[in-house]
Order: sequence, then C-alpha cells, then structure tokens
Amino acid sequence: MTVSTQCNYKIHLSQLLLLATQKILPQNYEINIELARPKQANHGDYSSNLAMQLTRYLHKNPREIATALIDALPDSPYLEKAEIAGNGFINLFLKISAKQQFLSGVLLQGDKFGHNNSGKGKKIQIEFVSANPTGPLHVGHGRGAAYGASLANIMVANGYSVTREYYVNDAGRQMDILALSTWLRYLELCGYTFPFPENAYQGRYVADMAKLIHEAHGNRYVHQANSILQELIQIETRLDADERLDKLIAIAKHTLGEDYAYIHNFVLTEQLGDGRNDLMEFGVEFDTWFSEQSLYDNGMVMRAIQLLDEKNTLYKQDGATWFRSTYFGDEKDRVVQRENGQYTYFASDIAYHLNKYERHFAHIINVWGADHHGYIARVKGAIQALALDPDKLEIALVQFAVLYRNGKKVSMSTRSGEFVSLRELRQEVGNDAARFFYVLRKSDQHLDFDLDLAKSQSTDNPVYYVQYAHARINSVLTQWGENENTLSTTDTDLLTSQPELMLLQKLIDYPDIVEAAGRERAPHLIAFYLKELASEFHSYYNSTRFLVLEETLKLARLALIAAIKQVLANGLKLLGVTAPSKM
RNA sequence: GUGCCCGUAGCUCAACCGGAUAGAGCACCAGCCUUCUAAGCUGGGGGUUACAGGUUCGAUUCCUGUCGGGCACGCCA
Repeated sequence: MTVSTQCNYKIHLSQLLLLATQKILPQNYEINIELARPKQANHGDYSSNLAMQLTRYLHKNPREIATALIDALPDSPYLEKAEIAGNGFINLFLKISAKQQFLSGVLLQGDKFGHNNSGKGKKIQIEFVSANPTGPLHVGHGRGAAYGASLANIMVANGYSVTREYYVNDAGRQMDILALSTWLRYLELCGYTFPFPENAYQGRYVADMAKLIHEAHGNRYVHQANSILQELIQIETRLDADERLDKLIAIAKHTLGEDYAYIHNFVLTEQLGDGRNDLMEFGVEFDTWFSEQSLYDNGMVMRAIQLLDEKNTLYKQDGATWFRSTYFGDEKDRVVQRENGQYTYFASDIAYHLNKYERHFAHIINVWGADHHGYIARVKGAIQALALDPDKLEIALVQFAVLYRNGKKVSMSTRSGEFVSLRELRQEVGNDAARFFYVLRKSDQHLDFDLDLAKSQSTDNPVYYVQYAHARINSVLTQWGENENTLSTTDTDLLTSQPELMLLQKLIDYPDIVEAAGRERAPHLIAFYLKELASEFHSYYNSTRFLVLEETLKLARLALIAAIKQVLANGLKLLGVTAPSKM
C-alpha cells in the first residue's frame, strides 16, 4: 500500500475481498463489498456479509461461500486472520503491527489526517442561514449556521471545492415592514405619539436603529408625518392587520419619497452587518452574499419567468400568473406574479436557482429550516420545468431547536421580540458549547438545547469533556518537553495493551467517520466520534502512566497520545470548536 | 382534513444504503486524588425499539394500518 491508502485498512480489506470474489465468481455480478466495524471485539476488527450476499449468485449456503472466499483471499501484510462466524459472516482481524504502524501516518499527515479526495475537487455549493435581515439571528438560525458551516468543512475534508453562500432576502415585503417599523420608532423620537402597530417589528433593535437615524439626522425624515398619523390613530378600520400594514407601507413610501430608500437601505445595511458580525464571531463565514434584489436589477427574474413561459408552464388566472407546479408533483399551482404586477418570492427563488445552475456547480445543497419542507416540491418543479436536473439540488432540512432553562421550555416569538437571539445564546454558553451542542443531534431530529447543561463547566458537558482530553494530552507533552515532530518515527511495537490497541483502532476509524459524515451530510457523526475517542483516552489516562522511565515505552505512548491529540484537534476543527491547550 | 418528518432505557440521544447479544451520557447506588490536570476514572441495576400485521436467512432500519408528537398547507418571505 502507498502512504495514502495506508490510512485506510478498510479500503484495503475490501479490495482483498473483491479479488477473492472475482476468483470464485468469474461471471457478472453486482455486489457492494461492505465492511462493518463489529460491536463485539471477538468478531474481529472488520466484518463482512459478502458470503450472504453471494448466495444470490452461487446458490450455496453462506458458510460454504465464506470458506471459499477466505481460501481465495490474497496475502496481505496487514491481515492477521479471517474467520467464519454466525450464519456466514467473515470476520477480519488486522495484525497488531498494522495498527502500530498506523500512528506514523497520523503524525506525518497532521492536520490533513482524515481527509480524503472522494470529492475529486468537484465544485459544490452549500447555501445556509439565509435569514431575512429583518432582525437579529435567533437560536433557530444558529442551528442552521452551525450545521451548514460544519457540513461545509466536512465536504472540504472530503475533497470538494465548496462555496458557502448566504441568500439575502433584501427585496421583499418583510424588509418594507422593517423600514416602516423603524421610521415609526423614529417618529416617536421626534415627539409624535401613536399606537405602534402590533404586527410591525417590536424588537428593541428597531428603536435602536431609529435612534441612530435620529442622532445623525435629527428631524430630517419626519416629512408630512400627519398623513400616517391619521391612519395610525384611526381605530375603526375595515382592513385586516396585514392589509393595514401594507397601507402604512404605501403611505410611508409616498410620504418619504426618495428618502424611503435611505431608510430601507439603512436598516438593511444595519441588520445585514449585524448578522454577518454575529456569524463571524460564531466562526461561520461565507464566500458569497447573494442579493435577491440583484436578480431583479439584472433582469434575471424576468428571464426565468420568460423561460418558464416558453416551456408552456405558466398561465393567467384571476389576474395573476401561475406556474403549473402540479405537473411536477406539487400539491397545487403557485403564483409567480401577483395581480398587482409584483413578483412573488417564489419567482425570485426560481431565478436564484437558475442562477445557481448556471454557475456550474456539480452539486447544490440548500440547508433549510424544516418549516420550509412544503416548498421543496415547487422549487424542484421549477427546476424540472427549466429542463435542469433536479437531482443536482439537494435540500437538507434542519429541524427546530427548542431551548430549555431550568428544565422548562423557553418560549420564543419573533414578533413580540421575546425570542432568544443567537448572540445572547453565544454570550450565555460560549461559542464552543453552542457549536458543539447544535451538531450533537441528527439534523432531522428536533433539538432540545439545554442551556444549563451547555454552560455548566462540569463532567456533564460533552464539549468540555472532549476539549479536556486535548488539553490533558497537551499538558503531558509539555511536561515531556521534547519536540513532538520526532514522534512520527518512534518505534511503536510496545503498544500492545488492550486500551492501546482499542485506541489505535479508534484512530484508524477516523477517516471513515469523516467520509460517512460527508456522504450522509451528518456532522453529528464527528461529534459522537470525538466523545468516544475522548472517553477512551480518559480511561487510558487513568489506567496507564505515559512518562515512564523506559524510553522506548515512553516514546511509544507519547506517539499514541500525540496522534489522539491530532485527531481530536482535527475533528473539533471540522465542527468549528477550539482545541484548547490548557483548561 | 391532506402531505412531509418523528416515536429507542426514568431524561437527552446513537446505532455506518437490512446484520450477530440494540449502545452512550445524564440521573440513581458503591468506590478511586502524597504519581503526567478529579472539567477525569472504575463497578452496578435499567429495554416487548409506540402498537398490530407483512416482506426474508435476518427488521430499530423496508411496506401497510392504528395511536401519539412536530411542521407545512398565502397572490408572506
């Protein structure tokens, strides 16, 4: 084996089994050679159900096939033995020397260890967070951020060329509501009193922005406030709350004229800047901030709609333009252009996806909140209608996070302004705990986020548990005091104890975990692996002294823990969590 | 009501495109610091994988139904 495949005994062993299969079964067949890590140690280091699968072609009992396969297995310097067990499992045992030799590879590859090139440099795009810039990011966005950022890191580790993108909804009604809300708060600062609409944005940050405008420009943006005051003071109204808000927006636009754009732009810039800042502090960065408005400005929306029209997938009804998404499996057709001529959010989203496809990504992943699942069918439908490949687009749904404090649910409501912001969460529990906790669950699983646990500096807190292992190792290596780099050439023959062999196998597993985490879009696999590795290390730490007098033994053990430290650091980095040298 | 997701130990969750005796942590009980960080370790009890069928050598995993929970069903974004 070369250095690169030396990292992966699993692949090596599958190749041996493949060769054996070809020997006993020359004709065509379709078989996936799978190797699993058995739960029980006496089932070997890897096990295969190949013999059971081959019954389809050989019509013999699995144990007979397994015998033939084992006889046909080519020699390997890494394989100790192969056994038949159970109904016909083939259990493979690695040589101890193979495990020991593995350490030098880990230490030589350093922060690249665990990476692979299965992505072959293919361009993929991951779009995530993409929250409306109408207020601070909340804890729900935080999960999408942590998930997307970790997934992006993992895909890079799998050899993909990843573009991280944030879609900025800077064109819609919600932005108008924010601009209106801010202007109303501003009018309050200018001395006007009126009932603030309930369905406008209530959060403190709105008043804060109004204050900034007032401080910088005084009463300059009051204009003819009377026109809007009349509407606000009027209690009896035939309009429902939403219609009334739209009317208020219209009045604001009319009253402010060109200055409306100033307010709109100001609040957008403020909120976007705040979000970007928040995410940056959270260790989440983007390559592209893609503006929805730009799709209108450069005619992309019109072009996309026109393309749909050319494919005969549009029709007019009740004055609006509809897309026949039912042709593509959606529950009902969807409006792309409203009766009043305005395009819907869906229209710009079609344009956005067309744009994504035109950027020639090999694969596109949208990370969406689970509440958007009903939206998938229409987007995929539009993609099909545009004669693009819908399989290129993958939607990763992330379920909600529910906060718990003192064992009780923390209620959240965006409108009332009593939600917990991502920033507050980060301040309360710290970035590391937040990042780790967010990916501690499968993404399609609801997340109960226990605030008390996340900030507890105790055994109970898994993030400290993993970090502590890293810090402990660092402390030992510091006390040893020599150059860590020399450990990659250390003689590791003396690593023969049970915990040592288990830890070696655990390190051998790491590249497979990274691969699986990428393939399954599952950062939580990394988090679980790290907890297990840390656990095995802490146990080893308590059972075995590293800085012993016998030089060869000492160096072998130090090489092992140095490799563990490297893998802990590599894994934590994928999750955006720091690996402290001291705690 | 319709569609999607989910239901695993007292609690929070794993279980690698169907594999061998379903695993961790917390909580509870009993122990371990003159020795490299006790934010640590060791041992113990705890399960009809919601329920009922089906598919096959084998089902927590796939299919059907029932019950329970979440989300979505706008000319909002």
